This record gives sequence, C-alpha cells and structure tokens, in this order.
Amino acid sequence: MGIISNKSDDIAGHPVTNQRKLLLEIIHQAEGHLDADELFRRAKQKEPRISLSTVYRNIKFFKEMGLISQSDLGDTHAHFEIKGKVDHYHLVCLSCGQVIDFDSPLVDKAVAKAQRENNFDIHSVHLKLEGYCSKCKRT
Amino acid sequence: MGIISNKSDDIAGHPVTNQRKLLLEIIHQAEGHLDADELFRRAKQKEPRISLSTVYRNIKFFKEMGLISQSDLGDTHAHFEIKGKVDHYHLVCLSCGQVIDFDSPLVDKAVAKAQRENNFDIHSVHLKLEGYCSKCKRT
DNA sequence: ATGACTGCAAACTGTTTGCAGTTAA
DNA sequence: TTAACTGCAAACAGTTTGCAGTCAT
Repeated sequence: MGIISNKSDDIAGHPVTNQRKLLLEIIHQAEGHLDADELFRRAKQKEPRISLSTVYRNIKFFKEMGLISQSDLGDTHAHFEIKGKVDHYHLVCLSCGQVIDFDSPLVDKAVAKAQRENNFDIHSVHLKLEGYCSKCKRT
Repeated sequence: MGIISNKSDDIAGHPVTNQRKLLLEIIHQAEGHLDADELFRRAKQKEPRISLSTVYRNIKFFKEMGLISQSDLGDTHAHFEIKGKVDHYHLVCLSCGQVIDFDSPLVDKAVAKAQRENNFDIHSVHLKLEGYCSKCKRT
C-alpha cells in the first residue's frame, strides 16, 4: 500500500486538488529533470490561473510525501524528478548542460559501507559528476 | 610549482590584496566547511571594513584558481572548503547538521568507470549522503 | 462545516553588478 | 602608471509567506 491510498481520493490524508493532479501528471510525463519554473510554465498551458507559489508549495509537498527527489544539477536553482525504485546518479556536462543518468552498484556498495562505518541511517544519496561530454571535450 | 608563484607576490598574475590574504588565511584555518556569510563574519573581526561583495568575488576567484571547491551541503546556500589532493565526500546529518568527510576508493573506481563508459572528461565529483547520525537516529 | 488548499502580492535570502575610488605590481 | 581590486548600494533570481477567498472531503 503506497502513499496514494486507493480507498479515497487523497494523498496520505491530504486533499487532491486539480492543481496537484496536473502537476503530478506533468512531472510523470517529463522525460528528465524539471525545475520549478519549467513546471510552472507547462502547468500554465493547461491551467493559466495556476500560481508559482502553488508550484513551489507542491514541490515541497511532493518531496515530503516522498514522491519526488531534488538535486542541484546547476548552481543556480533546484531540479527534481520522480523518485524511482533505485538510486541513480548524474553526469553533468559543464559546457552543453546535458545530464546523463546512470546507476552504479559500486557506488551503492560504497554507500552501504559508509553507512555501516559511520553508524548513519542514510535516507538519500546525491552523486553528481561534472565534466565535459564526448562532444564538448577538446581531445 | 603551484598556482601561487614564489617569484613574485601574486596569484597566477593576479594581485594579492590584504583582503585576499585575510580570506585565504581564514579558509585555511577553518576546521570544516565555510559558507560565504561565516567567512564574512570572521573576516570582519580582523578587518571591519571588508564587504560581503569582496567575499563573494574572492570565493569565485579562489574557485577559478582551483584553491577551493564548492559543495551544496544544505539546501539553502553554498559551502566551500580548501581543495585537497584527493576527492572526498560528505555525510550530512539531517537532524543536527553535522558533516562527516570521508573518502572511498570504491566511489573513485565507480567514477572512473562512469567516465570511461560515457566518454566524459570528469572535473569534479560531488557525493553527498543525507541521513541521520548515530546520535540523532531513533533506534 | 472545516481544515487544507489556492492566487496574489509582497517579503526574504543568497548572490551579483555598476560605479567611483583605491591599491598592488 | 594602470589594470585589477575594493566598498557601497542597488539589482537580481529563486523561493517563501501573509492574507483573504476557495475547494475537497
């Protein structure tokens, strides 16, 4: 039984408004990572009266519900994406900005080790590799 | 031969002002990670006329010179620290905010693998594990 | 009915910038 | 001497908040 209950039309006891439905829909459909502004822009196309505050408030809400996760891919503003089953990591090109997702059992192992050795209870893992992609790097 | 030349009193051709000396000194003495505001506060104790812009401009300058590296430990503002020889990573407690540095050959290996497989030229690695430390986690 | 939500505008935080004056080399 | 620096104040981007009204349950 997940966070979205099947008995009533709510999210862990919180009402499901049209705005929430719309935003979740957009986030689900999104290919890669979204930022608040892009989500706002797309949402306004379907519902011009939606406000940016609502977008921010619901990003926060979805994070608290564990539906999405946030990553700071650029330096300026936050990006987020649907939370999948397994952790995955990011390769970011400093020149063209492209983001490649990847996973790594090696990293997972390292995380488990760090968790054990430091007696931590780890909730999330953020790994970002910055550099230049095959197209942008000068050979 | 490093970035700070020994022939003349400059940093890669850029003048060394008193403010730069002071800021670098504080950063070197700092135990762990600093943010711009904390650096500003400490600098003002020795040089009350220093401005926050100067702090930001020099953080940017030191980053460009490769003297410090930046990490987004919290969600709000940027932290940075002296750049050491080897990459290291961060464990952040979501409750008390403590930051533990660690290194991991396993991660280094994973990075090398990702670099190879994606044909990237990787310049920096940011790994942050968020969770609860031994004191803060409820058992 | 009522507590949680929304839109709007205004506030706030961290960071950057234009300008006139100062300083290191 | 002169290009690069500094302090100040004002601008800026991204995000948050107070309020009055609306909506889901």
